[in-house]
Amino acid sequence: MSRPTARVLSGIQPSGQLHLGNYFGAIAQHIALQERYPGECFYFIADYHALTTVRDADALRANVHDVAVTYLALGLDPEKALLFRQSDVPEVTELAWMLSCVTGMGLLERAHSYKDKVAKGIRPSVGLFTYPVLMAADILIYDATVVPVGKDQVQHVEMTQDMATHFNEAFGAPKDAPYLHRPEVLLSPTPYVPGIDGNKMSKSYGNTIPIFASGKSLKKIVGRIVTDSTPLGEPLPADRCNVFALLSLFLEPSEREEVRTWYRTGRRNGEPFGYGHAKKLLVEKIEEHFAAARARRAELEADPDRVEAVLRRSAERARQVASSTLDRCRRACGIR
RNA sequence: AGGGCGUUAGCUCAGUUUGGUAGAGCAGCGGACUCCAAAUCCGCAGGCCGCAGGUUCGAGUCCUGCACGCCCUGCCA
Repeated sequence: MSRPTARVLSGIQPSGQLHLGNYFGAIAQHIALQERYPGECFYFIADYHALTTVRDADALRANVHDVAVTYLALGLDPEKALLFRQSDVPEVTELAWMLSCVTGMGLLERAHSYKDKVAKGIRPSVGLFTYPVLMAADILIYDATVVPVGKDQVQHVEMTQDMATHFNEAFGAPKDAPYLHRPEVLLSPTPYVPGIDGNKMSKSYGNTIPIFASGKSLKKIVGRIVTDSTPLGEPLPADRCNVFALLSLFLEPSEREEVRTWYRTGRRNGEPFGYGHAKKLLVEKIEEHFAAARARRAELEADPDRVEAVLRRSAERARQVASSTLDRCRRACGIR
């Protein structure tokens, strides 16, 4: 069996309200890729993975639904990309077990994200420790060739490559017909998205700007973005400004240079230009950028069955691919 | 597996000796100030006191069981 067709695979954690960091770091990429690999983008909502942290059944269900709504509102086209619940393809857990049996403890003990969490004082469950195995199963079960990830996830994809090879070698796959195919990393061009406190925007820092924040609540959040204490009318350091960094994400290069000029001179059209004005502009840009998506989101919220139907239809196709891979692996190791 | 210690607000902990209206700091939220923030000031909110029984007029506090965590010892290899 030759290398399968190009196929993109990525997962999204349903661990809370999606924010601008998620959008620019992953979601926008995912949606763009559906044009480059139409029909071959597999995106799953990682509810099994979420169990490593979430302890609230209703919240998990709500978050999964919210991720689906958000993706569809932002332009995910179910004709070009699959969007399904990880747990709707339970075959993946069986493959994860098989992989765990060909994976050394040392490989997992070396995982950065695991070590970081333990160092931060998180008490690890077995599930947290074996997280990369489930992730490998997620990728390998769909014969994915392209895995778009940020820098922090590269190691996990490399571990996936290792596990694929270990499995193939352990069960004597012919060189030209591996049971599992080594995926490639597609390093996403992740721009730096600062949170309102200046650290990287992340749910765990509590410094996020939700994608669909708007009106008064958005003004409040943007208002709280940390700035330095440059007095009004004096030059502002654009390159060290969180507001400018966020603003840049929404601006064309030419617009960005214009704003940079306002920062450099501390003036706009002869009037003093300060952080307050920059924040007002940011609010406008955010509202404008997501206006259409916000409207679609409202429609989808009113029609949960439609969202559910997309998830189910996607899962059906994903499951076909998954059972075929699983069947191959079962035979390979003697389970069938 | 046995023993010791621990479990109280989002976080760090006090309150257990002597049973009597659950507290502090930090974080959070609101307001003042500021072009906006920060800092500062004012204010607010925050809790099945791990779970389940028991004693008592009354249990965060005493007794029993259980769960989870850390440490020591043992067992297995």
